[in-house]
Amino acid sequence: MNHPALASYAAQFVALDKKEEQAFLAAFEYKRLRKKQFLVQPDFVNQHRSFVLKGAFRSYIVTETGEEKTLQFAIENWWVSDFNSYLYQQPARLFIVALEDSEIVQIPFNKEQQLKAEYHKIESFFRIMAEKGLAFEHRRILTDLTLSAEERYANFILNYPNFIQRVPQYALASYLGMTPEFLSRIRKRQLIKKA
Amino acid sequence: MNHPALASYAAQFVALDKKEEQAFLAAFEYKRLRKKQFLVQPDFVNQHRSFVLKGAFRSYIVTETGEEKTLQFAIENWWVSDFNSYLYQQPARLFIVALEDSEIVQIPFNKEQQLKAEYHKIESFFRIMAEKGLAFEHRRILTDLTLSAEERYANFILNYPNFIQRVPQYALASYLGMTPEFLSRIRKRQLIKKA
DNA sequence: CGAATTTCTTAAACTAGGTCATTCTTAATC
DNA sequence: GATTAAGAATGACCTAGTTTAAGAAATTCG
Repeated sequence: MNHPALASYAAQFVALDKKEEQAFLAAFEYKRLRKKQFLVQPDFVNQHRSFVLKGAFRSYIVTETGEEKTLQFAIENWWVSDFNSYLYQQPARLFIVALEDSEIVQIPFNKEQQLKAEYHKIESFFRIMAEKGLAFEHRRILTDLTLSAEERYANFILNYPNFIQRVPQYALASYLGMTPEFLSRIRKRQLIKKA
Repeated sequence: MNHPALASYAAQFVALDKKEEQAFLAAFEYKRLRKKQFLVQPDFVNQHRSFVLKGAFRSYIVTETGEEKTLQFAIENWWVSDFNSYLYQQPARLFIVALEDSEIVQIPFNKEQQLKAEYHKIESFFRIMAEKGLAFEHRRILTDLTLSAEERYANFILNYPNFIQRVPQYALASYLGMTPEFLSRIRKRQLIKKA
């Protein structure tokens, strides 16, 4: 029940007093996952919001034709969930899988509702999380609408250099909306440029 | 200072008492815009969050090559803003234009911050808005990653039939991530199918 | 109303990116 | 540490969607 990483993460956004912080941290459960283990699977309701202490995750959907399309990556200090499943407490459509041996803390849906209702500042915290998430996704939609495949890759490297080494290339390709083969071609082009 | 549409909209999500509702509604300023007038323009900070009482809006970015890419449409009971500009109070990158003669109510950034700090339930309201928005954009990213141009169009018609008559086709095309020419071809195909 | 402007349609030529099949490389696993 | 499996690279061919250009409809506005 002591998660300094989460506490200092939250402190960036809201100033909780001792009691509030206590209540907040106590709501989270610690969990380990080994590489390739699933945190969320389709048809099950995503009942927790998870904060990554250590490791990396990928959320993706499997299409009717069997292709995997990546929605999100998460490493230390990021949140992961199938947000539509969590928010509406409906069956998930996504898989969320550990890309490395990982450690998370997760808050159950009901506990989160209680805390938000009881503590104004915890309500603020989750409001801020949602707003930042929304702004982030708006930027993503903008770049997807605006940039070519090659530009989207360059943009990703620029903004998330520390993700590159940790996510498989086929997963990154589908996050960026292209095939792994095409991403491989792009990378080759860029190597040639640099040489 | 009496906006029944906004009041009943908010009541769907939070139960404000008389005082809270008073404070909330009083924070909004009424504004009319004629068709083709701009609500937001690049380089100016988007200083209000706007709720549409009547009419329709489109937010879009203009790329370096001069193409317009549509991020969002908004009709009655929707919110519009350049959310990155509003949230971070940075210069906007988007245009937001009235597609029809319109009426909105808008809350200034600072007023919103005050209200959220003062009233727990108003904080909740904006948290709920952000969460719904985030879930919405996740669904959008999923469909964009997953569906073909034709399927995205069919999906849009299915989910937002009332938008179709009110937004220009070239704007819808760019919202759906395709050229107006291609959208026109898709529509022809679908007419043939029906016949 | 009628001219002017904007939007929509059509069609031919083109290209960014996808598909398929094969080889090479790296990383699990016993 | 050898074996197997999974990921990445490569190349030939293909197609969904773009580009360019021109005409037809629909709106706007004097």
